[in-house]
Amino acid sequence: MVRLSFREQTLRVREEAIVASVNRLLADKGFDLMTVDEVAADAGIAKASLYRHFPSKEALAAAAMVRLLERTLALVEQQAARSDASAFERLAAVVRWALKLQLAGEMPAVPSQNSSLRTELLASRVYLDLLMEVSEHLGGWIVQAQAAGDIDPQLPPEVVLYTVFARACDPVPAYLKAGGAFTDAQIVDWVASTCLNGLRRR
Amino acid sequence: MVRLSFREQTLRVREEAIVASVNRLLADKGFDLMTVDEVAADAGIAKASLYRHFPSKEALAAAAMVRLLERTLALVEQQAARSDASAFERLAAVVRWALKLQLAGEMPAVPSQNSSLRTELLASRVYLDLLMEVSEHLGGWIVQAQAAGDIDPQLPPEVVLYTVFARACDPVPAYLKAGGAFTDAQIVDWVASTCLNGLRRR
DNA sequence: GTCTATAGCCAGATAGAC
DNA sequence: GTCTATCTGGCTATAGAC
Repeated sequence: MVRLSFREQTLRVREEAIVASVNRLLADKGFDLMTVDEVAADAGIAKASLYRHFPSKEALAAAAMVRLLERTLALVEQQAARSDASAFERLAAVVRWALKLQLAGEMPAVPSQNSSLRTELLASRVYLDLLMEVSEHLGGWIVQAQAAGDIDPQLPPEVVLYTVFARACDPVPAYLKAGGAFTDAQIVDWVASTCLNGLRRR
Repeated sequence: MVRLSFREQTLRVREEAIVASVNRLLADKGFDLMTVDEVAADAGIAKASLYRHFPSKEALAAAAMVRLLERTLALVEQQAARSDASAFERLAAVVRWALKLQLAGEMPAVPSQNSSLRTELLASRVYLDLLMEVSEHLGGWIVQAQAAGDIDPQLPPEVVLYTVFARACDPVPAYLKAGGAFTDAQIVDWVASTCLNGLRRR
């Protein structure tokens, strides 16, 4: 760990605060409806200053996505270190974590259709590396779970991987929460189990 | 069935063509990225003329959603008329139909986050009535399938209903199709079965 | 490095001729 | 009812003072 100068540390702190604001706003309104003015207001700095840190709105969103993947990777590595869990249980833990994050309003939502943002993400080395690393961990668990008979071996691992990823942006938890009839824990249980049971061998 | 004047008929035909364009563009780019200019160009009329038929961009999208629900209701009533199918099989048919529609690029995508569009939809009597009618049919089948032991009776019917609805906007089919490694039929089979098996009693 | 003020642009909506 | 041409507002991004 390299010792940073005071100047660099304050820069880091400020940028982390900005990205946290972006994350919150992305979770709340999504990329298209989030305005840079709002980000600046939420972060408590002027818009021009914001543009000194990040060159574009797309870069802001990309930074939030990188932050999300970093958090995801941290959880994945924590699960990988567990000696008492099966591959299927590790996958289940990741799904449940993502659902909790979403219910807590901390899951940034970026439309896969927006091409300028897509371009920015696909051009980001850090983003792609993190995505690859997370995918490889999950992919390994999927193959193991199939070998163990917990996941249907007939399903291509790709299908399982995308299905797991897709729970992160599933609209069902938000709708159930909006209904107000259930607790967050119930929602996580039901959505996670319907997702995971659908992958099991029959 | 009331006989329409020639004038009214041509109006209907034109508006139906407009809504078909909107449907295609919504499926392709989503609400935010769809521009009214594109709709006008695709429908082959000037933008000002478009605004004679529909008062706003939101109204255009709402019309497309009504059209979708009308198509859905037609399929649901067709399934309701089948005497050879269980409630679970009817539900499965609806899910598979929605997935096929999505893969065919005919499933309009509207963000649930966009508040102006949400307001327009919640203010549309026709939309709400259709949504209610479809939901009641599906809800009835869900309860029947639970009584028959095909769907886990522990799951609130609401959870099952939303889970079924959510498959219509699931990103997984599009990603699998983009990968290019699978046929549409395979994708429909896998996504539908992982969804429906997840609802089964264990 | 942060601010105020503004440029530039684009998309939704409208005016007015025909 | 349809068109061309235009208005309007809001958004991203930047200039320039301090």
